[in-house]
Amino acid sequence: MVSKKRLHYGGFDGFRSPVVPKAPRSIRRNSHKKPSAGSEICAFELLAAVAGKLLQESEGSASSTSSEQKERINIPKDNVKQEPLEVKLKPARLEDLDQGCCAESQFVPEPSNLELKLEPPLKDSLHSDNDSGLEHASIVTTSDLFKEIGTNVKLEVSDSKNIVIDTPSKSEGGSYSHGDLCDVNMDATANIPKLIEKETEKLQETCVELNKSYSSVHVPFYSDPVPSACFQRHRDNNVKVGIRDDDENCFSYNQHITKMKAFRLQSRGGYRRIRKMLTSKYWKTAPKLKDYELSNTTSGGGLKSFNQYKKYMYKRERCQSQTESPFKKRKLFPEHVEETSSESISNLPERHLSKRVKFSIKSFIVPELYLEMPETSTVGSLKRNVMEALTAILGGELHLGVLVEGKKVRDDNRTLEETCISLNSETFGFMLEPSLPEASPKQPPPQSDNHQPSSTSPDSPITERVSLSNSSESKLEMEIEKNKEEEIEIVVDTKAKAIIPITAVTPEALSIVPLNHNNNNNNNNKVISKRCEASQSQRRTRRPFSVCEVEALVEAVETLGTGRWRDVKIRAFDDANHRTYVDLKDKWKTLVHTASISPQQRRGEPVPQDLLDRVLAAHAYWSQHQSKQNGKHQSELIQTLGTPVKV
DNA sequence: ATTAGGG
DNA sequence: CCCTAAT
Repeated sequence: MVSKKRLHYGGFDGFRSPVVPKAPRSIRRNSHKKPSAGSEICAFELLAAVAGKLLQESEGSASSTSSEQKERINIPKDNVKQEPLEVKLKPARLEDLDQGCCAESQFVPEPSNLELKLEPPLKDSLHSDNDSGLEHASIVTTSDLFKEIGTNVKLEVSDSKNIVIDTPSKSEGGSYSHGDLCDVNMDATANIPKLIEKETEKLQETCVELNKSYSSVHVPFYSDPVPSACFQRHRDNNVKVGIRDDDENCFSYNQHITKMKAFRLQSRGGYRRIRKMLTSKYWKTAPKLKDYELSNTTSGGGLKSFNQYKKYMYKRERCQSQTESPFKKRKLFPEHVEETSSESISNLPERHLSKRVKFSIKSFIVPELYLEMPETSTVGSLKRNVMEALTAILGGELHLGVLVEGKKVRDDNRTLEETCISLNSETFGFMLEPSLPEASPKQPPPQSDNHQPSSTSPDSPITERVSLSNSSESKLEMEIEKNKEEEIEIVVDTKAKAIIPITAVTPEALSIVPLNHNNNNNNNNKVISKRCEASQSQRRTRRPFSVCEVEALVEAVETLGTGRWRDVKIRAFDDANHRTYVDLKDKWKTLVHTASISPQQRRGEPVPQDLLDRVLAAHAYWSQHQSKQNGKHQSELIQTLGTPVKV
């Protein structure tokens, strides 16, 4: 059976994209949607300004004799020498996490477990004064930054395992709300972008709230015996704040707030995979902050309002979700599925129910922070710098990643259901990212982070490393809790002629190709059931091509040739976001192979022989005619292949 | 970002 | 499907 569509060879009806000769990519590229870029710098300028402001204010209050002076640091400031003191804050090596299961442990944390705690300042009582030591040091830093928003922040150092930042809750001073920082309610079929958008908004609000009123951020410290072998020596006594880059095992000195390793937001499982993510070069895409001396900031830009920043973040997030497809947004919301469905689907089961998944995120982990400062720096300055780093991070270029089984879910188009973010999903979590989510974490280089046991910084004898550590338990202190409870809603669509079970039909499935004959959409359930397994690995969920898709592909290739997969994609799969041009190319390859083998050897859903014949014909034709060239081929091809159009 | 191929 | 070299 041959579709009437074959009448349209060379025609342009039915397709959004005309057949155009292949043009240089540089030209074609401009004709298509392009993600707007280049806004990262802005955010970091803002961060820099904020951090600078914070520091400035802190310095001011520290050196002044103001009555509200709360710093009780015994270390004379005059004594500050040039020796940099490296302070490394890190929850735990992923190796350790891995090794937690397998006994072999080459990493032995230093006993110097410390806790930096930021908490609401006690209004009346003074804190302990033995600030000179790191143990049980309790220092209150009050920066105008926080005063502006009505919050004093205390940073407390003790010998516990964690660094905790507490700020007074809105009304009840002193305590913080720890249960529902980020509550969102999502439909099970909602897409990842939607989830991310929601979570990000919540998170950003939370970040703002940190400086405003309530929230708590636990920053697990961790002791790292790794000598700074590749840590460059530096002379100035400026405090360096940065984030370790495990890829290079080096600290970026020129970028005080360079890279945020990762915010670990994860439940118990999947450490190995997390590690994979954390160590990937993905992090190298973190925005740079150059030539910005946090410790010498004059704060030219001043302090922009957090609301402004929040707005910016929203905007930014929105932009990202729109870089894909203008239609995507619509498909994100199950409530709107019927819009699409009425267009393309009319013969589907009659139920429209969706499970809803509730999320409750308690808090997030800041996996590691790197600080470097002179040995003689005051504890107060340490606190300030930690605060700076945290402020910068929390207010920074944050993006939310969704983790399932420790693996980042890359395909934003997948529904929660497909991703196994559903009822019993314990292994699902979030992670904060410093950079664009688009930057796909590829194969992470082997963790070259061999914890060199001793010989601390051979090239920098004057540098002493101070390690702050946390226990393995507390690493996960800020895990995400997803409400077990779920509610199941049944949404019945009465408008659409066809009522669609959106739990079974993915947005992608709705948007694929003309869905005329061959009701071969009944494999959706099977597909979905498999998606969960696949989502646990980075590998994309396998989605076999339906016959409809195959036909669309064949038709497109017949007209466009085999060297223009991007055009094929645009022409026939523009709305199928899960089909990349690489996928189409691969599928064609398999089709050609399938067509050349005996039917007995074929597997999967059988492709109609006529389609396979067309595949062979088109393949032969285009391999002979070197595809490319231009569009004059279609008619030629039709003649070559004959015109098996049936009326 | 695309293309082309190997795995 | 993934990964990558080459454009």
